[in-house]
Amino acid sequence: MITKAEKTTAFIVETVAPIFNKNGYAATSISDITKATGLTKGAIYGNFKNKEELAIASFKFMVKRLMKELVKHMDKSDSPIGKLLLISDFYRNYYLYTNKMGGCPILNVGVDANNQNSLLLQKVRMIIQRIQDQLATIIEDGIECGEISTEVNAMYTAKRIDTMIQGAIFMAYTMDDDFYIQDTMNQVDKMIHDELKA
Amino acid sequence: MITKAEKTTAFIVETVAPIFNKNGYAATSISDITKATGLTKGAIYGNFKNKEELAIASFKFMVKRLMKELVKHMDKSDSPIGKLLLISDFYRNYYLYTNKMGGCPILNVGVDANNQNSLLLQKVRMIIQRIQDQLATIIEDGIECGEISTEVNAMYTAKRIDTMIQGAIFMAYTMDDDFYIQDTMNQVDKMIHDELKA
DNA sequence: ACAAAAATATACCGATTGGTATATTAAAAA
DNA sequence: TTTTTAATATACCAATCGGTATATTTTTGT
Repeated sequence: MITKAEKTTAFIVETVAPIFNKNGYAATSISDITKATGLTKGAIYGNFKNKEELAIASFKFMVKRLMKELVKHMDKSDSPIGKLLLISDFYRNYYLYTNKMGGCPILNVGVDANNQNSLLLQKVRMIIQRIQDQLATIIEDGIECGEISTEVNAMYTAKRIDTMIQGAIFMAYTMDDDFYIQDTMNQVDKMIHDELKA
Repeated sequence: MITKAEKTTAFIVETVAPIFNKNGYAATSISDITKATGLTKGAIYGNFKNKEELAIASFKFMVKRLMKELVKHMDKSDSPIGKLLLISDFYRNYYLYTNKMGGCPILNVGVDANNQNSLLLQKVRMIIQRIQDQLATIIEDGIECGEISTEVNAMYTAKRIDTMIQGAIFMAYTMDDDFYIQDTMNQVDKMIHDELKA
């Protein structure tokens, strides 16, 4: 059964997540939260222990939505090379897509939480690790089925692709120019064709 | 003649710059500033109009120091290809070097100021633009003197290198792992040798 | 419909926020 | 050395901060 509080909790998180993502932890106040939700402090603190817990829930919510979308997109192909190309394809719409939710949560929280909020930083690291592990697994699958060269180091390649993507996202947002993402995705595709393919 | 205020202004900036860089604008309070400098509000507001102006001065100070170091390093070679390789070489020590000053100011302020502090954001954009312009100029010099292939698009290549570097810095700091920078610089060097050289 | 329980609103807390007016001290000019 | 000016310290401001105790309302099980 869905209790009232569970619905309220979900409502708060999805309302507040873009605000935390856009403004950062310190620059988001409880009054920002009550204003956006139309609720009072009582409702907020009745459903969350404190500001940090709400920020963590917000981050998790954003990432879950993004990852779900990415996985859905990747499922359009069965082959490892196809999946890799679908990942870069996903990020071609990333700027437009994440702009609505206040930017890239991994970039924003990664920088915001550094030397500041250790719990949030921990969560970001886990997410990045998971993304890279999944990427590496796809590459390993590709090697196993003969699509990708046996010379390729799966984990190194996964980290390289992830690093390029994050760089592109940072540049796109800071310079407000989607070109960085489009060009980087072209580079990633080229890398897949020229360096990965067996 | 150096007035007392000018010395104090310089002292405040160099003391406070790492704090702003590490914690971000919103998470740095005036009391953090008075505590770190040992001065009072009177001294701070006597030398700076407000918090924002001090943050901007701090950012400029950090960037100037970094750029000076980079240029000094680049001057060790006269040839464009040599200079490009010295840039990647500079970033090999970047993590160790910038850790002492609270991280990479371009990354930190770029993310922190987005949708938050328009004046700071403007400054970051100018710096990134300048870096890319200088990079492009070196590449153009290389094309002119026959060191670099005429097929190369200077501005695109400059943006690509800059994007890769920023991605590496983000990953290194968020994951607390210098590997990302070392590996990316190897990739940049490979790119210079394989794709740029005439 | 009613009582018990859960969820939300209200009112308040001390601490801290960025910023300013004024008093005091230190430096520079006479 | 004295006067003038520049620079710093002190005391204060209203507003806001995150958080809590309690009152009120709303939902739930009977």
